[in-house]
Amino acid sequence: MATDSTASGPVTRRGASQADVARIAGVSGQTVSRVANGARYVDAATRERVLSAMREVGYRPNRAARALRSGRFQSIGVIAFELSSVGTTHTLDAIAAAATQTGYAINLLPVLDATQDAVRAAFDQLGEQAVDGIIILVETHRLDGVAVPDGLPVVVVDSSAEYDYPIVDNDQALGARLATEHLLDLGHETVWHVAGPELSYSARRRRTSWQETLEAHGRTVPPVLPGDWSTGAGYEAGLRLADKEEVTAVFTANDQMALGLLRALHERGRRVPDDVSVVGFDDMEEAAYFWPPLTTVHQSFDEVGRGAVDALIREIQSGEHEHQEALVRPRLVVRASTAAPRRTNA
Amino acid sequence: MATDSTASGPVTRRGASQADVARIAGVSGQTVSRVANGARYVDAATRERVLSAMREVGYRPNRAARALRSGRFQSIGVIAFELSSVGTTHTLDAIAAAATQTGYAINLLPVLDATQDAVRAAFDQLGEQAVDGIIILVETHRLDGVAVPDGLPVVVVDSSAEYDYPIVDNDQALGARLATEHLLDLGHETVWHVAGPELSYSARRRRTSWQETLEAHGRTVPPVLPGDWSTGAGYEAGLRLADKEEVTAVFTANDQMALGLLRALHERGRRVPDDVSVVGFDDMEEAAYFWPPLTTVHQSFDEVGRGAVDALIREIQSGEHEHQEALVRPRLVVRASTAAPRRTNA
DNA sequence: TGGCGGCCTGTTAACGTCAACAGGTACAGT
DNA sequence: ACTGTACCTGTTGACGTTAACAGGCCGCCA
Repeated sequence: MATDSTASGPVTRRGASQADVARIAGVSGQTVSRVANGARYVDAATRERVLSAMREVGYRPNRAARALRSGRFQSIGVIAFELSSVGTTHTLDAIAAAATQTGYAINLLPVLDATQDAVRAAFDQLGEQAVDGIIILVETHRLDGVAVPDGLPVVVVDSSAEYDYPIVDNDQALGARLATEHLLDLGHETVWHVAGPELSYSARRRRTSWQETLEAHGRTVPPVLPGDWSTGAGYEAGLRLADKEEVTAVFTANDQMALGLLRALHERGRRVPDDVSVVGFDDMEEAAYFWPPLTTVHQSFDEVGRGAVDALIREIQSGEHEHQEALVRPRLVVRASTAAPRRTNA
Repeated sequence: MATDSTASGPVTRRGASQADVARIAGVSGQTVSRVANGARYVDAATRERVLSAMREVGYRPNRAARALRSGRFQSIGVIAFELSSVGTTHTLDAIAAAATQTGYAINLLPVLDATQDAVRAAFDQLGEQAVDGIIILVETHRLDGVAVPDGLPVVVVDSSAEYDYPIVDNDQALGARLATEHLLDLGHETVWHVAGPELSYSARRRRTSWQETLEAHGRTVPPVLPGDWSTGAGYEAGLRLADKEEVTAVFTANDQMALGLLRALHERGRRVPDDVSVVGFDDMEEAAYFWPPLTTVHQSFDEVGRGAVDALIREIQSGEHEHQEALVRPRLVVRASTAAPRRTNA
């Protein structure tokens, strides 16, 4: 009687423990540990005996015990928001692959919604998580006023230089310049821009770079059309641009908005690229099959993901807090949505 | 000298331990534990003292120790392949949200490529992972001949009934029927189909259901066009269909192929929906902004993800091995890519 | 011969937590 | 006054692993 808890005691062990292996192989637990960790100074015959004992009972080291003893978890946490966005998805994929290959596990910590509280909640979780370091896949403007547990190595994937952490990202400025110059080189007078959200650093960098490129070439800078990455925003912007005869070239801050823009232009009977040229940003899989196939800036999310993991592991292993910025160079992919402007009034 | 290992001893403790809190609050560790776990029978004053000590040192229970002691990790593993595909991404997102809300952490176990070996490698990892259960987000046909560690609760997200695990998925058959009947109801003589990969159960179910629906209505079943989910495959199929005058309605096994198909039709000058109606499957964000906006089958990946987590946690907590199948009902979203056929020769 | 260094193995203790048990105290019911 | 019960707290030991240490053996060199 007086059993006031239903869950009692350690749950049935799933596998065999080090001690089981040791017993079968006739060695001490320490020797099993040495074999498991590839330490030097284990007799070849002994090692064989231990290995075969391991196979016999299907031994798997218990990660929890290992972590408890050694203080390292062989695991990295990824804080992410909006998993389903193009960039996040691809970067996460690359992070997961790189981490796995390096022997690290991935702990996914989703930020449930865009509020400060949700971000804070995710970070609070963190203290409790069994991770050796964190990769932040959240746009850093959402991090204002949120404290990362100190002592935990952190790498940020975003274009902000405001935080004192290593940063890995695509070179947004270069990408936007490539896009803009491509359109100018084709002979367009100027280039219109459908921007990403105000607060996003990536969006801001693309926009700033677009503007600077125009100015560097001595062109007029048309008013910016606001957007929020969504296809719908691109569509709205497209409706507004479709009526302006003078618009011959548009650079959208991502491919999804380009898709929406294309639809609006089709609807209004503006032909692409005959009447209007369009350049996107991201090079999502579908971009090559838009109508028409989209000229866009290819981002190597793969490289960014791998770079973030590398930087983080370096930090974990060295214990040093390095603040460097690694930018991956994007490249322009020219498809069928861009062409020289028609010489109607020249 | 003779220091052959750089990493020595437990790494600097990140936070305070139960013992630290106990010392400050002037109680035993056990009492701290009781407060941390909300056990009954703790004096209100004592609890306050402990709580304030916790706050003071920023105490966070050590997950590793807890797991070691209790045998549960409060963590679920997600085995996934091709994170960047529409379905996987959304389902993972929902899984992560649901798990987090239930207090479980997510361990992401990527399958690096499509080979048997890679799948096996991911599963081998598993024995070593600190998880209480697994959700398999990999199409089950890739699992042939791969053994899941026994004793570990598993839930599969796929439409196969071949495995003896609980299954949660969208009702593929219903979705395909809705799509096909919609086109027949509009007055089309029959419906062509661009299928997903041969081996995929989801693809097979959609295809079978499409065929059965046609037969149930006494229509001829045109030859299936092979596909592999990719936009490119849809484009190829589109090129082949564009020349056939008799093709007035096409159902593609996913939205991405529909996008490729649309492009091919545009290229060949076939108007949508005037000449050809198109229905997709998935309802990805962009579908509403295809040109024309795509009629498609909406899948509730959210519900599937949440369902999978619920089922898994039930299994973890009960210890029972239940084999039930939970199908989520999709619904047809009618947009502008479908219309009644032109009555050219009627 | 003694001593030294490389190799191999075992013993011990500790990481942080919590279940089980062993007391306590206080109060109600008999 | 005695028993029973609800409430509160502390002690002990164990989960599985590995760092640190201790000790043994062997061969080589002086």
